[in-house]
Amino acid sequence: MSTAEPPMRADAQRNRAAILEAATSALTADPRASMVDIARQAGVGRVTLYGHFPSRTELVDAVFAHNMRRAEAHLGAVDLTGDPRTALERLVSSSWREIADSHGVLEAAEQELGGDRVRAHHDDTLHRVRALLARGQAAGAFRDDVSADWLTSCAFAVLHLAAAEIRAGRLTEPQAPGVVSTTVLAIVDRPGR
Amino acid sequence: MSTAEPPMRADAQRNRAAILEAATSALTADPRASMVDIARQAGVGRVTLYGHFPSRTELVDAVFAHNMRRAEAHLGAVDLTGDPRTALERLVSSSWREIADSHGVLEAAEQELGGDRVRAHHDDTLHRVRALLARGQAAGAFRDDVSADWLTSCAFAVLHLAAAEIRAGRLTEPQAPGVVSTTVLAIVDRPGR
DNA sequence: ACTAACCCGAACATCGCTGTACGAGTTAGG
DNA sequence: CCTAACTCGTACAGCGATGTTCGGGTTAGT
Repeated sequence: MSTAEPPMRADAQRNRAAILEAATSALTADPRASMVDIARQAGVGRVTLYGHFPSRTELVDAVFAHNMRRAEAHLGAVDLTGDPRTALERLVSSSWREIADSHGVLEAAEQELGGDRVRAHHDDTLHRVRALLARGQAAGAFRDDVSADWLTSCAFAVLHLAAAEIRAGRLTEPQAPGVVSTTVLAIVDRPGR
Repeated sequence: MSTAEPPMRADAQRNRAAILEAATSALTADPRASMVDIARQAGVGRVTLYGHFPSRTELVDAVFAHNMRRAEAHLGAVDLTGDPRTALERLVSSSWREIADSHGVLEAAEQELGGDRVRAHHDDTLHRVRALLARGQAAGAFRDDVSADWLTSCAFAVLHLAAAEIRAGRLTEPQAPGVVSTTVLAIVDRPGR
């Protein structure tokens, strides 16, 4: 069943990587960046671009998947055991920046692939956070009068909000981590006492 | 300096209103709705549409402004005096639905007009909420280790998040108000005790 | 009843983007 | 060194959107 593909030539691999990289940066700057923009920024002909990715949709999909794998690898290294509160704090402080930067690619993916496909790629990362929050609920550290799913969504929303505020100049880079983790903890913390 | 415009004819006024209405609903359904879509939905010729609004940008601007005035009128009727917590609860419960519905128009406006212009239209509503939160901070009811601006942004973000979750089918209409107000209060509440 | 304001469909001119086709040049790798 | 893989620019076809123009038909208001 293996599709028996002959290995890509070295320059082709390099170009493919350059495209992925350039697309990431172009879409980050402007989620509606066109194929022309991306090709130019990758230092590659438009035709070559289409040679690697037959349509814009497939390009965006590949870029998004690529970035999610990278984030996944980074996030996977964070220790989530022990006290749920401090674990959550570790997670937030070591990932907020990366998630914030991914905003442009995420938006492009939502436009081009639709929310469901995005959700599918997001799944692993989402589950990791959700599991931590659910564990905190079970341990009595986090509030359980709302669902773990809702808490998860809120946490991500706060991260993205912080990113937007920084882009708009209403929040500075240095103060962001503090504000974000304060807010996230406020959301998940059990109220009584 | 008055531009001395002769009053519009009655049918022109009706059409203008119909366009504003149709555009609101079209953009709510799909923020990228085209002029053709909007004209059709308004039961009006494309040319007539351009007669009233010379460009898509001006249309979106007018629609957005129109909706903000409507929301403003509604929001302005809410009593924000007394205990800040219950005042905030009143505000949230009487406005969350309206704000949630405005999502499509808001997104269209952001695409077409840019964040700054959007901000300008938003200003009054934003300030009303911000004033309440600042008052709560001064009274010692709300946390003041983060800025009132940040709290304001968070509150709106939670409302929009809830709307998105409903659209995605991960939250039901009936449970939304409770979850939203719980979360907003959790964010603004003073932590100590 | 008359006139100016308004509406309408159809056609036209651009623009930007996507995707494909061709032909010739360059490079990796055995 | 030789071939297959890869790249490049250019050109073309198609789509969908935005605005504009024109000429004839309706309708409001005095």
